[in-house]
Amino acid sequence: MDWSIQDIARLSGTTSRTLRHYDDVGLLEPSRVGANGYRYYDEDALTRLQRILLLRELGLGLPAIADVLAGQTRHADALLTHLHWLQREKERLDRQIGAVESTITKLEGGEQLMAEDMFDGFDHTQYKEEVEERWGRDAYAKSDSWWRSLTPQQKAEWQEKQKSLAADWSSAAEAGIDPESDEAQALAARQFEWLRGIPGTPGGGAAGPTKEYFTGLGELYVADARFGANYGGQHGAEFVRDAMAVYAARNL
Amino acid sequence: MDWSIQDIARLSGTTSRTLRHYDDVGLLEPSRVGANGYRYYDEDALTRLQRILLLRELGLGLPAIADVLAGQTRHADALLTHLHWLQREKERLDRQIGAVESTITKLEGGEQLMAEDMFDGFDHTQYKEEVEERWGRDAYAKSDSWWRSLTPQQKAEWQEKQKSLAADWSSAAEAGIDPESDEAQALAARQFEWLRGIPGTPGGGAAGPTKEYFTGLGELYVADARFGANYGGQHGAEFVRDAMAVYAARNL
DNA sequence: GCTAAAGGTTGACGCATCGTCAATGTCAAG
DNA sequence: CTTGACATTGACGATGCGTCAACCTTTAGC
Repeated sequence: MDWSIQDIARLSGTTSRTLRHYDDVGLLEPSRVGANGYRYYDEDALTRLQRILLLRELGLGLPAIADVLAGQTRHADALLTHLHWLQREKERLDRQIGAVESTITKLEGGEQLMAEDMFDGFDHTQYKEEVEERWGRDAYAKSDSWWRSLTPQQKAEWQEKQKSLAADWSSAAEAGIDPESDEAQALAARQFEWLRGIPGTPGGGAAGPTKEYFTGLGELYVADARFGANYGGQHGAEFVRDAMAVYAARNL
Repeated sequence: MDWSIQDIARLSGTTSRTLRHYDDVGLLEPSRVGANGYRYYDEDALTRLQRILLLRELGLGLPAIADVLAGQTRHADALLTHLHWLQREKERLDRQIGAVESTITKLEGGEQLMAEDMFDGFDHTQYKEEVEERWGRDAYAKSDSWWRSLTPQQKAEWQEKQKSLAADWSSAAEAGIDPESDEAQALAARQFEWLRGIPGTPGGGAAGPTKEYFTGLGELYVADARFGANYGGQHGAEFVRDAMAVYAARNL
């Protein structure tokens, strides 16, 4: 019992081109080749293909996969080597991301960057036209895809956090406390954690916002009334900015 | 005043091959070409080259760099686009790292992985021969490079943390407290934080150890007397393992 | 003026993994 | 016999140079 190249491609979720490539490089040969040159694959070949695709999804290169399947390398060894490689790549990316971020903030004071990203956090769709006009459709689409990937519950939680944070900022500002006080700094810490929730931005991910991003964001609250309004107007925004700057200087 | 291709290569820290490539793709043309075909560069060209190399270090592709230098794209726009690209790449890497880690732990119970990495944390050089024999020179070299990159102060801090942690574990184990108790869990949390300090391992970096890694590590303490000894012997190691397992189940 | 050492030039292959035509043969159904 | 659907073997493309190879020029020393 065997199948044509298309059958196998569909069964395994890959393409016939890929199968021919694997044949070319000797990674997976058809179990039988017709007199007409047609490739036919049996169940063993399908099994082998599935192992190949599994390893490939983990990011292994075809030669490495070939070694593993040939029994020349143990699974764990190959994966371990690969893991370290991935980790070094990630570190490299982290460094590059940091460098790009700081270059951008140096270049533009960070305002544009933050404006774009911060549209995520507030009423997301409200500024659709403006975002598209100012940053291009692509920028809006990217921001949008994150927001829409959230469940309704997650969206509600996100907005709830933002609201309560904004409210606490406002009352702190009205109370006239010192931006350097523990109270204000605790709010800044919450602001920081809140920002970590946005993935795919210089303010998101496990590491949290960068120093430049965080301070620049505070500036934005003052510069743009729409953001500032969330924190109690001009005065509130200035208070938030100062507290954030202190927080950044001390902790980032 | 102009310089030969080698002069410029040395001044800018790149190679003549690269310069000829940039000429080929039209990214940087020499200011003058001799009748013999030799390329000569003036100061303007050098400046342009330096801008190119700057952008390239940030990871931009040559076409993108060309756009920026031609004034067709604003610096910030190009970098912003690039930043998002980097971030998506990083997320992809994160997912792959997670997948590879869990595959390894499934494959080998995670013991080998952890054994390798944990040599970092204890007396690092003590097991050099064993590590090399068991994991190859490469593995040892990688572990070693991290450890040696630390300042003496950092090394001392690291070991101090490990010692105090081990001591606290030992006394907690002797006191016979419950692995689920707050005290034990606080120790597990410290253990977790401590592991975050090793970069380039599944237990290092901002995200901290994975669930599988963390629980598997506990198992290792029991399985390998050399590690267990740090935590008060057999009984202590079992206590640590249990507390870590509870911590992992609850928080990871 | 000769010679060897440096340094320059233009190709062209290699790398990783297929996607994507292009030109063409084969098979099953009507 | 015709018409699709499916198959085959090339071969280019993409990323950014490293690395020969084969072959001139310039420079410095004798």
